[in-house]
Amino acid sequence: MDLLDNLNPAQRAAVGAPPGAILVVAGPGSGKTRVLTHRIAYLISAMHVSPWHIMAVTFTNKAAREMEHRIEQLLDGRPQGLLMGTFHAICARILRREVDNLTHYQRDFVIFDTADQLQVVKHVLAELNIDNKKFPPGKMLNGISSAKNDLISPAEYTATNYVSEVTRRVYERYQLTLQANNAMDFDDLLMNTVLLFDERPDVLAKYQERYRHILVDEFQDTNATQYRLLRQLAGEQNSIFAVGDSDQSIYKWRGADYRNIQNFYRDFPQSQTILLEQNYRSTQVILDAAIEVIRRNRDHIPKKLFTERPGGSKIIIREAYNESDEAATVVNTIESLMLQGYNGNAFAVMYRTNAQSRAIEEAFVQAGIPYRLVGATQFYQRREIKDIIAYLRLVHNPLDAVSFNRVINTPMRGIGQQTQTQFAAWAAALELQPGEALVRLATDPDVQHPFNGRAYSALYAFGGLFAGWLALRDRVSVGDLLDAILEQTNYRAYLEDGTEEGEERWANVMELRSVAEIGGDIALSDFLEQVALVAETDNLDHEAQAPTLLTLHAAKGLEFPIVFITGLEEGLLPHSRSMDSEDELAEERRLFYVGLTRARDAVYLSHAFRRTSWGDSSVAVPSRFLADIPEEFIDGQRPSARRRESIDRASTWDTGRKSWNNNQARQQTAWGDHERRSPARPEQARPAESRLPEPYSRTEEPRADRPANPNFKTGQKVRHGKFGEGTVIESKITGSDEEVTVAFPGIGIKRLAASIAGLEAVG
DNA sequence: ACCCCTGCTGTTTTT
DNA sequence: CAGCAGGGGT
Repeated sequence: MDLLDNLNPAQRAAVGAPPGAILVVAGPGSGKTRVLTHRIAYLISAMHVSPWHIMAVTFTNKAAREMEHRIEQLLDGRPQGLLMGTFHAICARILRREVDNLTHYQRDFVIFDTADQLQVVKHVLAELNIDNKKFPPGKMLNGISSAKNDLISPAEYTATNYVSEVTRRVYERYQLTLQANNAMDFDDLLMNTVLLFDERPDVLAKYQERYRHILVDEFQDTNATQYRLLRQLAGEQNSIFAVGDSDQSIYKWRGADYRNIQNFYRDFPQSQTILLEQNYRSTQVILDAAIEVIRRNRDHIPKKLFTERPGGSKIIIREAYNESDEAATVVNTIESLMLQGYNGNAFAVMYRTNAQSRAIEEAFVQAGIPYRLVGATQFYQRREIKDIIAYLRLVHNPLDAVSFNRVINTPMRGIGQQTQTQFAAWAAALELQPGEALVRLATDPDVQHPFNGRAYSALYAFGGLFAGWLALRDRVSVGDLLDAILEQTNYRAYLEDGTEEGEERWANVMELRSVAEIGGDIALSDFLEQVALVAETDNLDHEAQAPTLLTLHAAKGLEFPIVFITGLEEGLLPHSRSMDSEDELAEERRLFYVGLTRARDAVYLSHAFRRTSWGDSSVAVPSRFLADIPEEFIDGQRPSARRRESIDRASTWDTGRKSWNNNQARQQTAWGDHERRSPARPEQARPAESRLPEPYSRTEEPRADRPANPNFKTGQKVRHGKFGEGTVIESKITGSDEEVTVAFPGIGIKRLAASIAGLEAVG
């Protein structure tokens, strides 16, 4: 077995290390996924550990799938019994199995997402008579979440001021409400697992016995609860293999604490540390620039990162006039690099906040280049999708009052606010959750109730439907259950109001249905769990030939030949909310570091002279992080030197360049073509950077004629070379091209430019 | 019971 | 410039 052959000495030391506590400090691009997968394969094939005894925790579901796939290749087959997934997914599975040992939960508990949590908090605030203006639900939720991340129960929560005293009360009630709903939020999945293990050493022993080898990816982003869980599972006997890099810790706001790396030394004194310092990804220039940035952080521990890719093109920094100019410049540059032969998927455009994606998207649409957007309006957050999931969840778990409230009068069936309030009071008097009470009303002829003719018949009718679905639940597939619900609620008629938006919404529902269908015989509980725990980055496939737009956070763990980081301005990166604390500032710098180190060949940094944030536009100051990059790694002038010039030019810029609809945007500058050009066709753009490495093979597709009317219609079935068959959700003419939004079952919603995507109609 | 209008608010990152 | 809560009108 030559599992150790293709590794460098440090990697080999990690992969072949004897069992025990091992901490791998892995710099960016140092092959940590390689080390993890080889370690698992090595355990199985060389050390004869049964896959059954291995648990591997990853940061995203996608990382888990990828690793599983690579291990399969290494071992020539799928290891049976290997547990791999995110902390959340693994905990959900454990809790599902141990549900009989949980004090406050019963089988079929559901997972509440952020929107559901907000509903609960609002409800609690109302119950407690707390002004939701003075105590915004979101803030309360943050307080609750950080308590849970630190494993602090409501009883242990100590209030130091009035706000935290209110938080404590809300937390207490919130937790009781979740339990009454038989629901857990994301944090509960972790916390309840830890609490279960604390209370039930026998249960913990079972898992310790089973999972003798624990591997953790992205260890620097574990929070206190997760770390505690790892320690519990590791116990005195088991092996723990943690891989992380404190310089890439960017989830402090979510409770992550990279000091867990120090805790690891403390709690596992026998541990062995292995440093992975060779970078296989970036050029020397990029790596050096990144090191210069990160070493400015006070608590940064210097590493000796090196690469065998000397030189490389310098980092290009450009100032744009405003965000649309910036976006157009990015897109222009991508366009000319594509003409040089780069594939679309070589590019990533990164930004600090999701809101920034909009200007960039518009520039892509304008240029007729398809792109992939990570995050933003998530499919599962759409109203209609949440409605349908609420129906399914309520049928799965009739105790779920949040879902109940969502569907009780959706579509409208004459159960108004008045009736709902009355109903809630009645259910409370019976000590039933609303779903239970409704079933009682519809099935128990002797039950006492206060409802009169009109309200009663509406409630009775809906209760009848609901009872029917409950009876159906265990007998039919998720898809069939969904169909029954859709049909009996007339949901389609409710959505289709004749507008395009209505059509789109129905198409989304059909897309959800196809997700259920693809799962085959998937159980309702598994379906709901899957839907609750998916992350947007999970669906990122590198096959699509399009640039990727994503936040710096979402970029973690990924790599691209060419990386654009936009909005390098004070207040954005570093973000304004982080500027008055050194800790948070350090995290912003790490975020920038993560972005830089995603790049293989080239980095483009940009900032705007003016930026429009909600409402009006104001002059932006270039980010302090730009000054961290030494002159020798930069192509062009540093922002401070160009400051004067840009102010001089502001008066020229300020005329007639604001509109997106005229063709101005496409005539604006690309990088490497620094001065403004007179109107020219984009094809004439000069190559952005002549020192770029060898381009990839050219795969330019001929563009179709610009359509005057859409060739595609909502609801139409189409086929795409990479994504397969899908349903058109929307199609519209934008500027020079037709923009088609298509739902591909199992892949997701893609927005495509018809001329480039090569869509064909099916059927 | 439902619709529409207004005026207010709050805007980081996500499993 | 959202998205939403609350109020007033139908």
